[in-house]
Amino acid sequence: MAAAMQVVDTQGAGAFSMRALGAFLECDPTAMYRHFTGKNALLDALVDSVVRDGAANLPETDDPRADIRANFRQLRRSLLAHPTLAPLVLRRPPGVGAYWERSDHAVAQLHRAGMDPVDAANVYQTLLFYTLGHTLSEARQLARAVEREGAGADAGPVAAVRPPQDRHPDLSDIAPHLRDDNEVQFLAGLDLILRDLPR
Amino acid sequence: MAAAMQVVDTQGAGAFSMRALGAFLECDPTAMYRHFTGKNALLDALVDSVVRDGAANLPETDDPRADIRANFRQLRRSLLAHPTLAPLVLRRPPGVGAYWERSDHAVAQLHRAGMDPVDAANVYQTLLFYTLGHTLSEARQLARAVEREGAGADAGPVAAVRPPQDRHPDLSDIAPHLRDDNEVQFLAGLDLILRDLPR
DNA sequence: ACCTGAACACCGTTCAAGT
DNA sequence: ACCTGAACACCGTTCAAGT
Repeated sequence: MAAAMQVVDTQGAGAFSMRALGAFLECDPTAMYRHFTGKNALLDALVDSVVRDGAANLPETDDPRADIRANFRQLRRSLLAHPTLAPLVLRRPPGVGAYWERSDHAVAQLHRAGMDPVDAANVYQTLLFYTLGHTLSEARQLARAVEREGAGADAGPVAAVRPPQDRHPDLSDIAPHLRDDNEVQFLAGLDLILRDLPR
Repeated sequence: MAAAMQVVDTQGAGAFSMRALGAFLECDPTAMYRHFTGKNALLDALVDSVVRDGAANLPETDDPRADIRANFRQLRRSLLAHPTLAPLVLRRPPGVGAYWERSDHAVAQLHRAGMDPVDAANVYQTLLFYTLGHTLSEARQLARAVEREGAGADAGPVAAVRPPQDRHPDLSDIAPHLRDDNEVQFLAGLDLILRDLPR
């Protein structure tokens, strides 16, 4: 439901309630129970629509590595478009819903690139969980801005993951190499995992 | 607070409330506000204690790769020990709390193994986010068992991530290579990321 | 067929009052 | 100093009643 997504994006998923949605739609809070079995089903539908978003038209070029990068980059983008909702992807078991539509594409590309099935399975699951971990961590930072200041808070660029310089000398050594740009940082991790992809 | 952790582990984090904790401690639900500023602070303290758990005595052998594996494997184990609480690690910004104590160790080991700072930064953040993504996905499955059947439900081994065989032929090709054992699957991903670690 | 609204059993948090 | 308990402003969900 588009209205529910609008409430989630403007108020934050934490403030989303049947009563808030009822007020937004100017109807009784219990009217939604005719269309969804409850709040959980509604949230599941929202999460599914986010994961499915953009999965239909993933690129199929003659560069498998670029296609795979585009696939997970787009998953990241879809999740970050709704930062307060993003962590709720973990509510759904991974074999359910729109999840697999996306990964089907990635695995096909790994095959096309000449990777054998055992490596493909390993690379695929590593890419997926890396993308989830990275994106959900980033989403929480964006979500805090939304929940503090309401819709579309201009929180500026989100700070990259940074150690406290004072406490951890080893981490501080590498701190300059933790990129400020989360997108660049994210892609660097993808490339690390895809390092051995045959060309 | 140990009592709060006990309530979370037996009832599930979803059923945890100030009132439930008050009932468990046989005191008024509002008494806790003398010790914690609110429910959020209490949950943050619980999450911190989980992330910190076991971080103090990580191994320091002459095999850096094994030490790094042990580090993230132990983080996974600590999170899975409290499956319903695990997803709440995303509540905290990553530069806060016990998070870094663990990673300090990993980065020191990457240095010791002769890795240059740029690669170390990249490998380190990839390992961390992969571990979070993998472990939080797995934790949710365990959590569903706890929340259905109460404490220590013997849900059997958690099913590995599996595509629906009927819908996705490419994924089905590799399905036999998605290991049943989540621990083995997890370690395979770590090794993929650590592939280029100098020996 | 669909919506309403009272009702039930819950929440987190505050605050005046007790000891 | 610490706990209590009433109170406030919320929840999700059910169900008899309306149209």
